[in-house]
Amino acid sequence: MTSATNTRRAREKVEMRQLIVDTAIKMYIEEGYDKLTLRGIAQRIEYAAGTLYLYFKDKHELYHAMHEWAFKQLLEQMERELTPIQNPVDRLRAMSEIYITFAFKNPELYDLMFILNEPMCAEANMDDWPCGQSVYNLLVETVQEAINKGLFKDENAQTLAFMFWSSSHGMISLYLRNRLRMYAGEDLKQLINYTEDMILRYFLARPSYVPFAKTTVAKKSTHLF
Amino acid sequence: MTSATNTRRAREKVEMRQLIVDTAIKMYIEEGYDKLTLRGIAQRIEYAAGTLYLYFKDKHELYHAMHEWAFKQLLEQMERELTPIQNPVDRLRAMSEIYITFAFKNPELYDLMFILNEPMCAEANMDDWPCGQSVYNLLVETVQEAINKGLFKDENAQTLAFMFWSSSHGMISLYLRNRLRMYAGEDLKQLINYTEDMILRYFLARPSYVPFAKTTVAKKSTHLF
DNA sequence: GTAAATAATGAACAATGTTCAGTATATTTG
DNA sequence: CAAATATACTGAACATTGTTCATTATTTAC
Repeated sequence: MTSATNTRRAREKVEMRQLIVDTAIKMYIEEGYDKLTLRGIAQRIEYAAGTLYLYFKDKHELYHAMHEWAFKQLLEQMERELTPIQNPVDRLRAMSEIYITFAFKNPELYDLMFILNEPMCAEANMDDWPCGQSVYNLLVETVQEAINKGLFKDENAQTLAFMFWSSSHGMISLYLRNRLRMYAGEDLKQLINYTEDMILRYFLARPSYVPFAKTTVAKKSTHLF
Repeated sequence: MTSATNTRRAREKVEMRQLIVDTAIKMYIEEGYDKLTLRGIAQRIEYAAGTLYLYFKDKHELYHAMHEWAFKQLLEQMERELTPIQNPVDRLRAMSEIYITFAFKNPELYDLMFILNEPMCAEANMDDWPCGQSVYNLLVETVQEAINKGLFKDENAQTLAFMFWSSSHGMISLYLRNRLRMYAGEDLKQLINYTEDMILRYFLARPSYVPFAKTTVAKKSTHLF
């Protein structure tokens, strides 16, 4: 076998894999989780369903690839929009805003990245999401920079990153999974942004940064749920 | 038809429903989400699979009943353990501790209550989980009491409740869905408890209450993921 | 041009949720 | 008690799903 053919074959394999992932993502967003079937994907790209198994071990592996694809989108957007921002606290706030907006604009992708079990099924997959890692590293590094510059109280960067991330995620995921019906009247995105600010402000060495308007829940509202 | 038979029939219907839910919960905990099948449940109670449809419209409705059952457990535990605690801030901290411990001890039930889509599928089901509502009310009332007694900064009770709840949920659900592998070395339950304290302390009128030991992430640990 | 290697097929399998005509059981009625 | 009626339950069937694999088509190498 010629080496030239080999490299072409490898490239074609990658392209075909990408075609499958792209198609799967498209259908996943359009039709939703329940309607995403291997037969459907195969039909859309005019292949037999069995062919997908030449490129993915099983449906979980496809989900894992979609998962990585989604993280790539978020990572690229963050790198694009965050690089110009010098002040680490401002950058942190912008990260938070991007994260939250991304979740509200792409709820299915957010689900894929942070909630669904499928992409994390195989033990091997659990520790292999480089783009996700990069996003996380971006967060930790920004926090670390803020600490180094004395803008935050001296805390451990990873611990702080954990708090920022998980608080955002908690609000978003409860909302996406329909557990916040009692806040139906609220502008939840606003409330989430406000909460994020509050947590961020808590860690500031001097409470200077107050970028977001506060959202209040109407005090008279009695019938929750 | 006699009225006496009617009431017995109604009772038997409820009992049968309960038997199905109990069995489903048992199998769900033992075998996990993926392995919970209607045929499996039916076989275990020695009925035909179709019989389940005489008691539940579909599998989603069964999930919704299981969901409510799980909330009943949490609610009962909370009512049992919280009633004796007078100080609303102490009670709030205890609530948080119960919530977190419950999640770590019953990860499948937590999933059912706060993450799975199934119990929330029908529009009607979304606003119908009384035990869940009671747990939520317990939280809001406790926060309100703390505010009334001047123990918290003056904030809206529902907004505060939202923050406490969602921050806990964020940490727990990221962990349960395998998104925190980079914190593998950490005692996550401890870290979650610490974070909860931090948030609670933030809202205290005077920072008096410091019940939990702080967990720090080893600063040298470099390879996240 | 033929043989070997690779890619793709499509039929088949087992398992799932769900439906429904038919059967058994329980209850009421005459 | 016996017939008629209402209720409870069955079990076979259906459509879909992920997955496998022997077979076929296509591409590459000699």
